[in-house]
Amino acid sequence: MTGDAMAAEHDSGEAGGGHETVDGRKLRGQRRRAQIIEATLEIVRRDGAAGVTHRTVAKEAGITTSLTLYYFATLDDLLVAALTSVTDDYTSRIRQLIDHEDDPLAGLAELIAESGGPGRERALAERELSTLAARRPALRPIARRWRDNVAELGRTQTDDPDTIEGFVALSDGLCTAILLNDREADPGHIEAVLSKALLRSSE
Amino acid sequence: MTGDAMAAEHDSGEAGGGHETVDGRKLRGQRRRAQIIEATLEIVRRDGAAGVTHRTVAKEAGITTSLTLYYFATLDDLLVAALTSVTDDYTSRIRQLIDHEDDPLAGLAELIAESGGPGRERALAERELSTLAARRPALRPIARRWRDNVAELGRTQTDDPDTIEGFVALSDGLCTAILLNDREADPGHIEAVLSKALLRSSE
DNA sequence: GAATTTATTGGACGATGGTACTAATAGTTC
DNA sequence: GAACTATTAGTACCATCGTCCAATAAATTC
Repeated sequence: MTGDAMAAEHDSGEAGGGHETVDGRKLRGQRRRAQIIEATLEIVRRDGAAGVTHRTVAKEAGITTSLTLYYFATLDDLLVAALTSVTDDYTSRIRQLIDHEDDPLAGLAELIAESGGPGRERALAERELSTLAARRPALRPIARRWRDNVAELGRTQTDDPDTIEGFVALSDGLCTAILLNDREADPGHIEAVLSKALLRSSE
Repeated sequence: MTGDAMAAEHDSGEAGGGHETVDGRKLRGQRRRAQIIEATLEIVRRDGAAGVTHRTVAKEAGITTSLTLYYFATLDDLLVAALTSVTDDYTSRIRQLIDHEDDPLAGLAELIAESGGPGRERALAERELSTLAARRPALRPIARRWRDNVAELGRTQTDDPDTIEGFVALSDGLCTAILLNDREADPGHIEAVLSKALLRSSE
């Protein structure tokens, strides 16, 4: 078990092995952090946030329990880090849609539709973590980042604030709807509903 | 502590004491169930679903732990019952809007806006329980009932299926947005956003 | 290559959890 | 009031959890 972890730790080539000792050390630490966060997310995906304990995370990562504690003093820190990570991930994808895509709306629709298929567990994890955020004011800004980015994506289509607000809420709500449905979601249909919501701005 | 529970158990007048012995017994059981569910919800409201244990529920209800186990063999049963109860509650309020209100849309907007104020904890509890449902297919129909009723409310305003779908998702998303915001929600504004979403049907 | 810092380990402690078990207490039926 | 069932109460068992601690290994510095 630990063998796998060590292998994973060492196989990704370390760029340069010269005199950047300090950076090298820091990097290792950062990698461990990332590894632990990833293990945490895997558990959230599989069993939900309730399944996250120091022990389960450690087991998932193939390290000892004390080590997770070494990097994240409390379980809370770990969950916060995980929420932040997953949010960063998602927002960067949306950011990419805004900056590098001809039709960001279609891209968003696809992203949303994924919640019904391959991205289901990830979407569940996000929802769970954002629910966590709803209870802790300190976390809300992080959770809101997703919404802010969706809003910015919406702003490429219209300027009306109310429409934008509705657009974000709609995107979020569609995601929830998909999670509560058993069938897969049709990206085309999602896009249709989304763009319909934007039509109002042209009135 | 148990004294309070006993008092609460006995003070609500028991209608008829004649020969309906069996019914009387059943009724008491039902009342206990309801009491335990209510205690559960109180904990979900206050501390989140993670805070629900046989012991905390029993303490909240002022009864012994074994009793909660007597009525709900497993914690899961308890959470399921709580989810069902809270959903029934909410749907019945929406039902009332549809059947007895001149302006159901305004009523819904008010209901949604409550999530930012006095109904915040209740809304949090609902979200938490519905998140639970997303992970258990068996629970999804229960969680979907709210959506079905909102859809029916929407159907009093338009017939377009896509618009209805968007309307439900929007209602849900607005609720989430309010939960992630720190400020209170303005019912009038919510209603405006909602009715804007319905405008499309008249195109 | 010794000293120092950082990373990692294994194990322990006290607290809490789910659940089972048993005895007592109503309440009902005959 | 005896026999029986439904209900309540107390408690005990075992697993797990968060967290701590002392010791070790590895890396880094001088």
